[in-house]
Amino acid sequence: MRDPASKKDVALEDMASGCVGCVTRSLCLGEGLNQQQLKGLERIITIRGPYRTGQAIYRLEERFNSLFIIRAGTVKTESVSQEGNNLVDGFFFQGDVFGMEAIGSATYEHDAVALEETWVCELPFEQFESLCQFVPRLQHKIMLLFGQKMRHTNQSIVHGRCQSVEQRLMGFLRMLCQKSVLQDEKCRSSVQLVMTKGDIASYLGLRPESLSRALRKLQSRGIIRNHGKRVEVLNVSAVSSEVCK
Amino acid sequence: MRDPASKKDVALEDMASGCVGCVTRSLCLGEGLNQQQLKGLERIITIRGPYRTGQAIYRLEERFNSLFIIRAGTVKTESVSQEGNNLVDGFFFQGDVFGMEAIGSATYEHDAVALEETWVCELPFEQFESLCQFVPRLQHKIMLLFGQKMRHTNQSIVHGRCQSVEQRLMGFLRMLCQKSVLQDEKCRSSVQLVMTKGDIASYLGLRPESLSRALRKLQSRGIIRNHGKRVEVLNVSAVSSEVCK
DNA sequence: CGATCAATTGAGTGTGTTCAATGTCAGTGG
DNA sequence: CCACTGACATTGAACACACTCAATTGATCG
Repeated sequence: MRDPASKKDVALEDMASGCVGCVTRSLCLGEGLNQQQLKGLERIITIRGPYRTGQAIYRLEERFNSLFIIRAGTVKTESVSQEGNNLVDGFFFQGDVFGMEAIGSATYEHDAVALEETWVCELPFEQFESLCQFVPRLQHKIMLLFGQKMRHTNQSIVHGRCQSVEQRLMGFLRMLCQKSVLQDEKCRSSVQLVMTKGDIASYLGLRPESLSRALRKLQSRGIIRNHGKRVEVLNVSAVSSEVCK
Repeated sequence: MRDPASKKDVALEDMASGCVGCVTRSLCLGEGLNQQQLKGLERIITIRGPYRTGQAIYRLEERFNSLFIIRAGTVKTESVSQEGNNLVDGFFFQGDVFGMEAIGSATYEHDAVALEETWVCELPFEQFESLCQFVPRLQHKIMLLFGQKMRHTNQSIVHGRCQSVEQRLMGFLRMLCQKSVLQDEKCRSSVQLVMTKGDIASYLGLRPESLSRALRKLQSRGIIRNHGKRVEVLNVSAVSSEVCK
């Protein structure tokens, strides 16, 4: 968090620019739009930040008005289970859209919490819908995004249910590596965990203890190395392969 | 299947009519559209059926072109896990839209299989997108649908992971009852299972044996009665209550 | 430097799985 | 009509894996 070479030292001027000059655009809804269309998008978004670690972008039961897109940083969404435990539903990285679960609902369904210094674009949903009427490409993109999201959920959650803990964990590490690649434009064999192990465990449907043991198992099999907030992936092919075990 | 009073004896003329006179419309994307807008929708849909039990509406890896809406009947979607088992991802009832997971993908992600005599409306997606450009209400409705779907997935799958088998089962029965109410316009305390117990087990992330035992437990607690393909809900309030156990 | 929260480790328990056997039912053909 | 078949459903016993609870270590911060 205080590593001066870290990507987290975001240049403030980068965060101030609109969609047209946005460094994150290739990942975002604006990808593939022409100048004029980008201007339209730029008119309705508001850039918000910096959020500090632990700060909420929105909270459960707040009125739903906007989607959010991550410019820089990381966000988790979490809700409360029947038993009263916190339950992490998702992690969101640069370029990811969050808040979509609230569409059609009066209020947000989760808390959205920054996991590090984070900047987001607020996208008022009603205005966005109107804009989609005039920019077919934008309508198309949001639909693609919905489809993607459903596929991802299905892949990770539904299929995850009939996988072993280690398989699920490897799937998660795979996802983290991909996101790192997208952000850094280079392949990394080491992943910085901005979230706590407890959050990861919750996301994977596990107790923290079980996650800890699973990490140790993968380490003993020579696939990863686990030092605290950093996980080295030693055997990239094992983690990357779709069929594991 | 041959019960003469059954809802499954669908009147053929009902199935032949377009959107304007559709008996299912109140459940469908067309809900709330005016005559002219309905005509637009009607122009692009194709009514397909009857599909017999076990017949596929589409199959994994077939080219994705259309969404489907159920006019009458029931459909399951299933994919194949890494280990090669069939995995039921969803059940769809009258008025439900399926095929959405394939949006943005070249091919379908699942098999969609009829669980009884079934009629569907095929909705070519590209044409649908174009239509949405001219009918804001339709664009809005599909977005609502996406949001709903995500919320439902989150509720049932993510939260399901930290529930006991019995809780998940009760959640499933609750869902079935709601769907029955929608279809029959009356509250029923008895649900006909068109899917096999194996399908239900798969959907709930269980082995058939575990489902069987869970049903027996609920029965021994006086909450349901389990006779083969029919489940009587004796204690509706227990099944309906959000907080159980 | 304690204080606090996160992460790890160990021992014992419990829930769902696995495997194998049995029961039920609908459809088929002698 | 009844025996046979095959798919689905149920039951039991033994097991495995993740959970629970409790103690310890490690990291972070005022």
